[in-house]
Amino acid sequence: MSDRTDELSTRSLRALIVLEEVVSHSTPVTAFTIGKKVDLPKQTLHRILTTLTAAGFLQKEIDSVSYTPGPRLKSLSVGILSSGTGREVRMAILNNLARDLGETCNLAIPSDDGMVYLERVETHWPLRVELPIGSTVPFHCTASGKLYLSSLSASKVKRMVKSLHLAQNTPNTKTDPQALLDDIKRIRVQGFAEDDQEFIHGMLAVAVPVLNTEGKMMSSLAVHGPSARLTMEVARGHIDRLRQAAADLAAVVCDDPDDELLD
Amino acid sequence: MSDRTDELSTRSLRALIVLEEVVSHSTPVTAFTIGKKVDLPKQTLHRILTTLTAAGFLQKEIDSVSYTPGPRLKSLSVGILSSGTGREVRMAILNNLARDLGETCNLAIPSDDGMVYLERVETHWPLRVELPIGSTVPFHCTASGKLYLSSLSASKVKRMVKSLHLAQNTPNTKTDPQALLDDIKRIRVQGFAEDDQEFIHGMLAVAVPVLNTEGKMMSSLAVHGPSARLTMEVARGHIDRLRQAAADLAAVVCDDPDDELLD
DNA sequence: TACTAGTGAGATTTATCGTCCCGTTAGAAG
DNA sequence: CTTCTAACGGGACGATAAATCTCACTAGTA
Repeated sequence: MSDRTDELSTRSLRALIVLEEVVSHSTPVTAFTIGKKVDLPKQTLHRILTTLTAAGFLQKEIDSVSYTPGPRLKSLSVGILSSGTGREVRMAILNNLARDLGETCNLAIPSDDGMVYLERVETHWPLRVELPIGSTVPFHCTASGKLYLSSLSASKVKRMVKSLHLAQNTPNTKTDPQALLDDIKRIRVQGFAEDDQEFIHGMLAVAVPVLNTEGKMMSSLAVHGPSARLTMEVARGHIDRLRQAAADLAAVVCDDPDDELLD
Repeated sequence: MSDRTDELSTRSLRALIVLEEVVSHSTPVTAFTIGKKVDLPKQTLHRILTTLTAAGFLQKEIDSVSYTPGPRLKSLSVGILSSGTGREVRMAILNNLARDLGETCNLAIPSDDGMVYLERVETHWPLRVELPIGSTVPFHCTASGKLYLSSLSASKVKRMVKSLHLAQNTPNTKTDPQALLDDIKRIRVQGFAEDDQEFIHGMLAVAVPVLNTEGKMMSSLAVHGPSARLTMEVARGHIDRLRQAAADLAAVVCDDPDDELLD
């Protein structure tokens, strides 16, 4: 294995190392913080940061001194996760799950305007909801969205709920901020989210988080179906199976693929 | 924006460009395929590929000629997608603000050359100004820029104004240093900045500061619109709402990521 | 045999490192 | 409260060393 210092002396890799360092913090980082970790001359580090920022791989934060992943890095990572060998494995897990549960399953990640579907496996039922990959659904009235909200800090979730437009999609939609907050609090405690016809009339869903090794939520895994054949009680019964699939997904994504051969 | 060839001449970015190219294909790619897209000498490309492979960012496929994302790149992308940086929260606040005010709102931070747009929410009006995220606008003739100038110390402001090139963008642009200084002084007193068609003829704006916990200005939050439907008087009426959103933004940015549970 | 993909060795270009300097900030003394 | 000093973070300039480009070669294949 190459040493860390070895890699730092390879020019082509420095930008990558810096990116890794930025990404490894889940909060915006300052140049100084990175400098404490990567042992590069500060000028070099600073130039790399500005270069990466100018190219759109990084983005200056609102305080104008710290950095976060930029749009280009995000699209890159989406490309990584949706390409290559990992995708088949993920799809296999999802397919397996959907076959077991007999309903549509999906994997969603947060974006600016709502949750966006990353993967999706349809059932063969004639009656199903058409929300293709790439669709964006609201935060406040979907299982995935509420699950994401529940992963935020208390102050953030409060501001978020205050700022969201709580459109009344169905009679069940929670348009009262306090009711939504209560729901989110419950979700945080129980570890999964429910959507009982809050987004689309006649459709209900449950969602569980996919957690990375540090326990942060990477994405949400959900199953949904029409109320005609799926009751909330049955859906809750799927939670364990969902959690298992979520753990599988987390393992697949986080693991080094070259860990050990087949037993 | 930097050109593609521009980026290729920047050494630090070449590895990133190559990675982007590799992941843009959803199947394993050979060196030759990449070479057709990125216009690098074969030797250079090959060295970059082997370096990236040795470092674990890429890995060779079974056929030993094509490449796929390696374990390190995967964990990087996981980190990016799971780092909920709170950008969603910021966007929600901005969206909410823009919806309330009915005009385009933006968040800008100072840089060396001017104010750079960090976030931006457009209205659905057909008539609007096109200034995408990442655009840089001058200090001396924009609400955000003048607001930033007003946050500096007196000596700095003087030096800054002296060294700025006060280009006359419109008839309203203040090109006299003393007039600009007077304006800045007024801004400092009243706590918000106005731009009455000083940057673009027919566009006016008001901006308020986003302050951190120490009271220092981190960024500026502004609303702008065409004079055809937005008068300065109406814009001034938006100040309170802007201040409220600015407070929300400040709170979101400054709060600790460590969760305290919902009360 | 000819053609394509990958490889090796020097001259050159380029980024980088060390040093210095400036602006800012924290602390203390007046 | 002001002002001084010291220390720190952050930016500019020449020597250096790395990476790159050109050219020519090898190997595999049709």
